[in-house]
Amino acid sequence: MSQDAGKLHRYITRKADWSRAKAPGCDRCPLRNRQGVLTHRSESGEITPFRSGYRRLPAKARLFIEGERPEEFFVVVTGWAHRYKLLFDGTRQILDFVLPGDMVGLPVDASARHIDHSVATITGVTLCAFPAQAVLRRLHSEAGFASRMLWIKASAEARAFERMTTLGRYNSRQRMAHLLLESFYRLRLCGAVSGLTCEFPLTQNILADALGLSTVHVNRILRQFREEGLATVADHTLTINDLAALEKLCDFDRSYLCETALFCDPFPAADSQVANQASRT
Amino acid sequence: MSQDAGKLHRYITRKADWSRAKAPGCDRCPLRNRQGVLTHRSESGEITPFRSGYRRLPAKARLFIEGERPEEFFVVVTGWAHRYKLLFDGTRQILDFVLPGDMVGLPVDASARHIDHSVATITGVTLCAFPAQAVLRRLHSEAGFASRMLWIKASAEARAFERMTTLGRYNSRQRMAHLLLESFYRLRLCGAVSGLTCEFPLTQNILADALGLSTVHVNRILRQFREEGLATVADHTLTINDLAALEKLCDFDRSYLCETALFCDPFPAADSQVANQASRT
DNA sequence: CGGCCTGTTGAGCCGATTCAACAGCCGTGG
DNA sequence: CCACGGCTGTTGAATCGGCTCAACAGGCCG
Repeated sequence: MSQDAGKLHRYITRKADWSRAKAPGCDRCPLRNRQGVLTHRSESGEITPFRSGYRRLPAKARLFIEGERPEEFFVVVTGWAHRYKLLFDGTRQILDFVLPGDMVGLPVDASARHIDHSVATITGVTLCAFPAQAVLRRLHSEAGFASRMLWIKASAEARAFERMTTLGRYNSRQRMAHLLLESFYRLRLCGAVSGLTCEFPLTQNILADALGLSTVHVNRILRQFREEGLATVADHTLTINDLAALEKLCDFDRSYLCETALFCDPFPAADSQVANQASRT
Repeated sequence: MSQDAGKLHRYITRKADWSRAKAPGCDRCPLRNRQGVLTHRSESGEITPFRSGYRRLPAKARLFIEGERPEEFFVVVTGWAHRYKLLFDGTRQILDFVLPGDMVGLPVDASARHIDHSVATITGVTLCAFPAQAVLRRLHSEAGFASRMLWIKASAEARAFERMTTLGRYNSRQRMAHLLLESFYRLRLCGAVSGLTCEFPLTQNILADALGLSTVHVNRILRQFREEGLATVADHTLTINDLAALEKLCDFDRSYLCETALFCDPFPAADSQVANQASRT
């Protein structure tokens, strides 16, 4: 909606210049060896790359604004982004973090074709782009493609339910523990974790807006965690100091993260395996 | 998971007896004339009803428990249910309310085939049942079916994002206003609203668990709303007394509810219309 | 009849907020 | 080049929204 464009997106400080970058072949995609990846092979027999190329965005740049009708659909190849909503008083609620392998730009419904939340980068980001119309068309013509997207959505919904639960019923320490663990395990699926340490570009302000807390309180909780030897967030790095204690604190069960799905095209053979696995039952 | 079965589902007081009921033909389905309904026609040419029949459940009966692998997939025809998670300390977070036309029982992922949350009835419920395996199989063979399910999931995700936002950033009055309005507009799509009044079977305890509040506080807010002439919840009935004021209170924008989708089979002709509309771009 | 669920109201408390001040860092512009 | 403003992180003090505990009334069901 156009009125949303008037909303103050104070967190976006850079212009999106959408610089184009040369994309490697899908067989050399950095995401290819990622655990949990589901790949896509065209059922209609095309070999021509479906994608329209790579895009590069700087940190704190706009990807989509709530109500927009995206022209392109993206898979994040490197970097962090976040989905969020801005309220009328300017506060922000972060809905989800977008990590390598996640997709952005699928509309809420096929006819209106707008998205219901905004997306902006946190770090610099490399994207694999696909024409939105071709994606929509393929959704309605290829069952394997549509059902894979369905499972991706279902796993995103599971994450949303988990977050809703922590927002509604957990205290601030439990919420923080849950978010740190979720991020850590998701990054591990990306192969971006070494031991119990990983890159962690989230500021305390961002953490606060994801957890429904104030920045000041996030600061105090992180200090507590540091002093108690639970976890350390400093210098854009997260270190889990006591995994068992953190998991116990928030009753963490990572089974809801089992499925991470990636959309990548074309990959011969992978598709039929997935289909077989599903219908074998 | 089996350990979840041990969790105390204190809110379930009735045994599920799953009494079977005679189902009318889909052409006489009470949901048929509902606004926003998307219907399903088999692409493989079968005319035999896909569904396995009607089921009836009493109030406060279990539908699914977190971790279970459903044998059947349901569309609610009449009555209210709720999706929820139980925490280790026995508290409950309600994730969503299930109204006529909504579906339950789709697993989080195709291979594990378990669902990530529990579902229980609130009122007595009539369900239209489908064999789970047939649904999964059809998802992987019919693009129209899979993509329709995708849009249903996408609209459910939009509702989840909206709820996350209110849980994270709204105060108790705004959350209550938002939930009342969302329920009201969803019921209106079901045709279950007359004027500014509708059936509303949610107890204060249920409202509290949906909004992340205490029952005591819900009581006080409802009293405030009554005294201020905003809305009245009493005798299982919701009356919106001042729609504009309520919407202003929580900055309500119902555009995220535009899409309500129903799965019903077989309905000749309806399917191709949907497909055309989508690919017309 | 008694027990349980639902709704209701009061009193006191605590977790998290708001407001405020300050230090370090970085990019920008004079 | 340095000065400045803005962002990030940090800490203290005061406030308040919503919670817990507690008590009680009405209705329904066994």
